[in-house]
Amino acid sequence: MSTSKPVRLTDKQFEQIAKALAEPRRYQILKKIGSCKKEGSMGCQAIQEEHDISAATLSHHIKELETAGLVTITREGKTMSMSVQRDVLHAYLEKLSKI
Amino acid sequence: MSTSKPVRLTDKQFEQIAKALAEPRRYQILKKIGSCKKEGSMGCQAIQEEHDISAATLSHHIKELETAGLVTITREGKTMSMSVQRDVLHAYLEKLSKI
DNA sequence: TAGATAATTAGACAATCATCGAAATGATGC
DNA sequence: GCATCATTTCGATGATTGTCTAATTATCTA
Repeated sequence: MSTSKPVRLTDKQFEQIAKALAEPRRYQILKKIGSCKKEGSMGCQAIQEEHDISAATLSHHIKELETAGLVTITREGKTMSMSVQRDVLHAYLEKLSKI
Repeated sequence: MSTSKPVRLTDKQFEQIAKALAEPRRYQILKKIGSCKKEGSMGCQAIQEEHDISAATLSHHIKELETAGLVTITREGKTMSMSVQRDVLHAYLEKLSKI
């Protein structure tokens, strides 16, 4: 489970991650995704109901998290399931801790 | 030397730090400040010369880093010296790693 | 096939923000 | 006092971005 293979972040990805985390709502969404243990049970609705947000905005945020590599999305039929890429997050934290 | 007393970040400060780090130039500036071992030897000019940036913009970025609590500034006469608040940075990383 | 549900895309708008030049502040030295 | 140097503040501008509604795509089910 999550064999910690070394993740290399490009400068571009590093920046994308930082920007993704800088938006409070995106951070909350990421936390929500991360808190959901059962993979596959996490759709957009569950998030949308908690935050007062439109589906379009939510979709936009999720795409940013995906583009940054912080989450992966698997689409099955009508619903999608997301999971946090902790390898990527930790690579980001690792780089920041070097300061 | 930096007795690691526990740093508590408010939600507001957490957000300020995230935003401060999301700007590539600010990250570079922070790294530059952190790389300068000799306290007091680090003025704005040194940074301004490396980055192609106006004094006004640099001043703005530094203020954001200071507001976020990532750096402290001591002004002595004509020049200023800055140092990275690693306690704060690490508190931020710690919180992020909980995801 | 038609209707309902889930998510994305397109387009537009408002707010935020990085940036600069110019003026102001403050400290040093002549 | 006056000139110079370091930094900040002011005001403006252009770019980015978070947000929405409306329309679209895709999937499931009756």
